This record gives sequence, structure tokens and C-alpha cells, in this order.
Amino acid sequence: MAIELARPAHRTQITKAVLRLRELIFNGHFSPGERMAELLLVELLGVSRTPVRLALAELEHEGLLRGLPTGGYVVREFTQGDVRDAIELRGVLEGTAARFAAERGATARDLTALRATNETIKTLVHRGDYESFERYLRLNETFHARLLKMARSPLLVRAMEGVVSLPFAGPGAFVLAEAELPASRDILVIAYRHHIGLVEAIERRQGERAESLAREHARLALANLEIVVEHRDVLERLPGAALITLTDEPDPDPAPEPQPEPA
Amino acid sequence: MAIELARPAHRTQITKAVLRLRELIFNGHFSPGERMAELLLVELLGVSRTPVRLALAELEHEGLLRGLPTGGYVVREFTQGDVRDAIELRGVLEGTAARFAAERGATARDLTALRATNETIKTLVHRGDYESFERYLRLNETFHARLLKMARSPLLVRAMEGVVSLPFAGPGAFVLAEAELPASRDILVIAYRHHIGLVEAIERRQGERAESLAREHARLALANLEIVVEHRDVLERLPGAALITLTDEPDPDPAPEPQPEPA
DNA sequence: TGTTCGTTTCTTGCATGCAATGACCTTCCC
DNA sequence: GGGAAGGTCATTGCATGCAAGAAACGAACA
Repeated sequence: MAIELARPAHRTQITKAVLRLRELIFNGHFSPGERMAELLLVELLGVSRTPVRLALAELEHEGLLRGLPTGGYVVREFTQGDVRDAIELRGVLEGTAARFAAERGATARDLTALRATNETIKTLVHRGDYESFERYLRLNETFHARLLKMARSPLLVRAMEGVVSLPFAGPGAFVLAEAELPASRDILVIAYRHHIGLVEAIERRQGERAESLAREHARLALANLEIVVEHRDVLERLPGAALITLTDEPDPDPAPEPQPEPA
Repeated sequence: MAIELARPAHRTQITKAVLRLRELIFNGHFSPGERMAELLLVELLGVSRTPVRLALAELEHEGLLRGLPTGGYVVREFTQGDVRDAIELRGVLEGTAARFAAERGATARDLTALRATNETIKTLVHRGDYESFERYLRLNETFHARLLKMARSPLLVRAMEGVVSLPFAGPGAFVLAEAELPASRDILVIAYRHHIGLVEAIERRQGERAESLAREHARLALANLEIVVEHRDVLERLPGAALITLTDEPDPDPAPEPQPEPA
């Protein structure tokens, strides 16, 4: 996921296969549980079995596929609880990034860059057109990428990559849906406020505050998720939606034997 | 890492290559930065290029190797700061596991199992023989594995696997060294206390307390690390030590431009 | 002596053939 | 009719050959 971003795009057959496969999976071309036969993919992707095999291994590590004990891969299925956990987990890791940035000290240059991004975001928050949402999405990712970089922790970057490789776990997950659902428009205002607070906390070296804010910030995606599942027509147009099975029960992961609060 | 544990051990050439390569890397058979030529590994491992290639990809995802933009892999190098971050990161994830377990409710069966493990650990804490340390190590891993399971979050399990795949980040990292360094013997006592507190917090649904305890618990490994680096002869016998470059500076990641506390 | 260009060797990326294992279907027996 | 056993088909695991590209070496020139 880091390699492919380094621009060579289609330089090797493997990346070509990975990119195309990801796209196909996100678009719902394969159903969860469906077996990914190598020969089928050979004629589908136009590359031979060797790069296909490598690409499948890559996607397994990303979490999109699941390897069968007998060999071969199937498309992985995600429950609503998985989505919730992915978002919560991103919050935990971004919280750690924010805390690291605060504890280890940020450069004035980094802080200025974050503020500049926020300034532009501010002008977009109250617009409603689709183009503004797209710009917001890009700026939001810029903000989060820089924040992660400011933690100065390669291992944290790795861990984050492992989580946001899931399509519905990225910082912009479910945001595009807001363009069509004014009900969640206020969330952008709150998100902007979170950004402001994050920069302030990092500058003042308030690690715990930065961590809390980043966690709460990620939970906005959760709020978005809940709004979106109420509008399945919107949900189904989002990438990766085909991988998610919606549960009707309100609590998607009930305690099997809830213990009462003794203290 | 989950697949291989599923017993087939050497059933495929790939797992054979992965296991052997991991062993070679941990033992320092390759130096950090050294190129892992496929043909060299073919005659070293006794398998053909195809499984070698797959194994290399696997180890890259584990974080032990780094892929070069031009192709091929080199052994990755870890700084003391990486080790510190890995431990801190494990603390963050185990904290999340503990919090999830507390928030989502634990079964009486799980709590009982944790307590039983702790009871046995209690009898080992004050012994000093090597065998007791090995038993402690196994029980400690049992405790942490169960805790993780109690979070009921497959994605959290994945994230954790991504972190503890590094040899020095596991729950038992640097513990074996204590068998030879009585200076750090007290740490076992503290660790035991943490375990007790964790079970209590989870039972009482005190999520935040559980999270804090788990984080602090992981930081014991950090204390161990600091003790161990003072005794390089011990450090160098630990697996994976050959991958770590020791920095002499006390603060391994200094702030480039520390901001004063304005508030 | 330092630098640059050309050549050679090594290394990886890819395709394909072969073999073995697992899945599935048919058939036969109870 | 149900279950078990046999056989057939499909799919994956592995090895190897070939070609393109990179790296290293050496030679020639400034």
C-alpha cells in the first residue's frame, strides 16, 4: 500500500493485478465468500498466474481476502461490528499519533501546515456542493496524513496502514455520503472543531487531550455510519459496501453474559 | 502468523521457507540492510524460487524485510526508538482489548480462566530458576491471548498480530533476560499485580482503568529493555537482537524544535 | 586522478508445464 | 432411499526457462 502509492502505478503486473482486484472487490464484482480461482482471474486480469498469486497474497495481508486452509482464497465478509471496530481502532491509532506528536514536540512548520489546511477546510464546511465535499475529503486526508507523520513513528504508520486498508475505515469513510444527506451536515462543523482542538493540544503538549480528541474525531465516522445505514440506497453506492453485511439488531456484538456492575 | 500456527507446520514449502527464514533473520544470520537474493535462498532453504518469493513477501508484510523500489528485499533495521514504539503500540492495542473486554462484558468462564492463570503465575513470581521463567512466559502469553480474545474483535486481533510479529514486541519480550538479571526481578511482582487489576477492572466494567493498566503493563517491557541495554551480553543472546541498532543517546527521538508550554 | 560511458554479469519479473491434492459427482450397495 | 465408495474433474503448489532490467565492473577520456 505504500509501494503502490509511489506512483509507478502499473509498472509491474503485480500492482496492476492488485489495483484491479481491489477495485473489483470494492465494487462488489465478487460476493463475500466467493472463491477467487486463479485461472478465472488470469483471463479476467490479463496477467499470468504468478502475479495473480502474488496479488492474492497481498490482498490477504490487507484483509480483503481470507485464505482457506486447503488453499485458495475467498472474499472476506465484514459485519457491521467489524466496521465499528475498524473505526474505533483508527481512532485509537490516530489518538496515539496525536499523543506522540504532542509528547515529542511538533515543529512550527508542521503546526503551520495543519493550521493552513484547517483554514481552507473552514471555508468549505458550510458549502453544500459536491465539489466542495471532494475538496474537503482531500484536505481531510492531508490533515490526517500530516498528523500521522508528526508522530515520527514508522511502526505506527505501519499499524495505521493495516487498519485503513479496509475501505470503510479511512479518514474519509462515509463522508461523501454527507453530500447527499444533509442530516449529517453538522458533523463537518464538529469535525472542523476537532481539528482546531487537535492542533492546539499538540502545540501545548497536552498529550492526553490530543488523544481524546482524535478518538472522538474518529467516532464521527461512526455517527456517519449510523446515519448511512438508515439510507441503504446511499450506503450501497459507497465503495466496499458490498462487503458489509448489515445486521438489524441495534447492538451488533452483544455480551454473551453481561456482568452487573458490582462496585 | 495465524495460518502457520494451525499445526500444518511444514506442510507447504512456503511455510517451511518462512519459518526457516524467520529463524535465520532472528539469529542474525543476515545483517540489516543485506540483500536477500532469491537464488542464494534457494540453495540455502532447499526450495525453489516460487515459494521463496512468496515467503519473502510474507516477511515483508510482517515487517522483517523491506522491499526495494527496484525489486528485491533487504533485512530491515530497527532502532531503539522502533523497539520503544513497538512496545508502546502493543500497550495501546492491549489497552484497547482490555477496554473492549470491559465494555462489552466478559463471561464468567473467561474471568475464571484468567484468574486461574494468575494463580499459577503467583506461585512462580518469587522463584528464580530458569524453568520457572519459561513456565511464566507461557502462562503470560496464555493470559494475554485470552485477554485479546475477550475483546471479541477480529480486526483488533489482526492489528495486534501486525505489531507482535516483531520479535522484540511480544508480551514476553525481554522477560527471559530477567532470569539472569535479578535487578529486574521485581518487575514480575508488578506484572502480577497488573494482571490482578486487569481482571478486576474488566469484571467491574471499568473500561478506562483496564485500558490504563494494560498500557502500563506493557511499559514494563520498556523498563526491561532499559535494563537489558545496560547488559549488552544478555541482550545479544535474545532473539532478534541482531536487528536492533543501539543508540547511545538517552533520548532516542529528540524533538527537533521543542515548543514551550504556552498555557 | 577523477569522471563518464560502455559492457558484462547478476537479479528479478513473468509465463508456463507438471504433479498432487482436494472437491464433486456418479454409482453401487445396504 | 440413504449412505458410502469409487472415479473424474478442477484447482492449487511447485519448479524452471526466458527475457528485461539493474548493478557492478572496467576502460577510456578529460
